[in-house]
Amino acid sequence: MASACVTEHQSSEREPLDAQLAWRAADVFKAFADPTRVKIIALLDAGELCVGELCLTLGMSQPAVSSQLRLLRALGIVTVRREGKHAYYALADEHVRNLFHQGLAHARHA
Amino acid sequence: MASACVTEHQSSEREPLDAQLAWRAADVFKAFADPTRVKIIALLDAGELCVGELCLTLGMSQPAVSSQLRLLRALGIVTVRREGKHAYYALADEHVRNLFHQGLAHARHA
DNA sequence: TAAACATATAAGCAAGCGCTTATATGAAAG
DNA sequence: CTTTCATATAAGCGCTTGCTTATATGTTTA
Repeated sequence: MASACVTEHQSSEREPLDAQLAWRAADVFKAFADPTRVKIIALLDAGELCVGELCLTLGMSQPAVSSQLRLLRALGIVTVRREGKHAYYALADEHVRNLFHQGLAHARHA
Repeated sequence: MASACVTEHQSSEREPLDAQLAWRAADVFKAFADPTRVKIIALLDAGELCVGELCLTLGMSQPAVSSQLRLLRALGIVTVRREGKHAYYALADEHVRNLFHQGLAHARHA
């Protein structure tokens, strides 16, 4: 495996991040790491919407939107509220909202 | 494409996020969306390191680390400082650092 | 009950990603 | 110049991902 630069440095001065934590952090960011999901989150940022409204606004098929919502739900980014035939999705909490805004701001400048 | 829920809602009350911005935002988050890159960023969060030190600490091959660094560099997450035979990598700015910390905090709690 | 509607899920496929092995570049030491 | 060392890049492969088409679930209306 690793073979470079071995001689010069004493053994690991820094500890790598706990593997499980690294996975969880990566999963959180992965939720925002797709343009479709970014658009969905941006729309929900203005308030809850049902699946059909998301499909119309995004111009995307219902299964495509539904499966992204399923993923966002599994990662705790959005919540569902079912009312009759409709399922209304919303951002889960302020933490999610802040993280999204911060990433979006970075994208705007760069 | 979209066919659901059409009758009930008037035409697009909300505008979808600009496509190019959505892509750029997704790319920013994509930089943090892999456990290896999360570990690299966490190590660089404590100060600059050269490639060999990263390989040793992570226990990963040099090409694997190098290509992740290449990606992070392309996305503006890290910077390089070359000194002799070594290449020292560091986080690009405070904005990046804050975004990372916020995502990590969310991962810790959840 | 049957029909219509909103949403969820399944199967399949093309594209992207992260690693590996092998090789190239480029600087320092001999 | 030649060798050695640190890093970069290339090619290839297995795995994941995001869409599509087709179907299932569940709720409302007739």
